[in-house]
Amino acid sequence: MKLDSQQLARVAALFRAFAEPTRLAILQELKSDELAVSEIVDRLTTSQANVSKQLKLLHDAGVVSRRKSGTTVFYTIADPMVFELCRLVCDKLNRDAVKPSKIRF
Amino acid sequence: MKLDSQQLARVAALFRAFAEPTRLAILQELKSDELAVSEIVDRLTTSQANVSKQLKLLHDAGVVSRRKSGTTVFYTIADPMVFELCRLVCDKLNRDAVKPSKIRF
DNA sequence: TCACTAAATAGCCATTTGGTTATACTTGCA
DNA sequence: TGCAAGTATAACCAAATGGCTATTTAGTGA
Repeated sequence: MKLDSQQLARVAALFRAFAEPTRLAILQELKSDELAVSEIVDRLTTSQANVSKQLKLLHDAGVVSRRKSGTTVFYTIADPMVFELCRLVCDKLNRDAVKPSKIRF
Repeated sequence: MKLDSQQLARVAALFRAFAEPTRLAILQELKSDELAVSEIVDRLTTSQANVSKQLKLLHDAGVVSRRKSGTTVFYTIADPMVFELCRLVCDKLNRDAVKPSKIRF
């Protein structure tokens, strides 16, 4: 079964959501908790505007969900596949590493 | 367990290898067979130079292996995690799709 | 209505990157 | 040697994108 170019583009787009350190950092913070945008901003070292932008990207990709309460917006990981994906990738990096320094999302 | 920014960068870099349609198309061709560069070029619609470039990228990421025989170079998928990753992503896309049109790598 | 807070968006810039064409490199063979 | 075939690399360009600052939008309460 071969994917056509349009389907490959959709697959690539979903992978791209995970292909930036800042977005991974956001997902890492969301791993344990549902968090407000401002809480994520506090935990990272980038601007509120950038966090909002990356959250929108993750949301458009279906990776996170939003919940609005008053003026604050809470985000959660929308699909547990995120954890499986990151586990697969970390496992591979650990296998490939010369020096054994385990990383795990 | 939290990854520091350097580790997040490595994870992101590996995801990035999968984040482009052309590279996914190459991997899709390699799914069943070991192939020479020229055979991949014949199966896709891009230049030999571009295929070489993307293969180098995939090789640097540890995703494909090379084997040289005379002047021709054969590439294979280096790690079966590729298939698991693509399966997870395709499954999610299928779950999210409004119209049920199953895609599978 | 006004002020305040939280989040999203607009506009901009520097960097990255996928693709191309042209060229170099390497191996096998006449 | 010399030539041809298969890959890889160089140089370049246009498009995409991550990040910033500034501004706008939306909800809350005095």
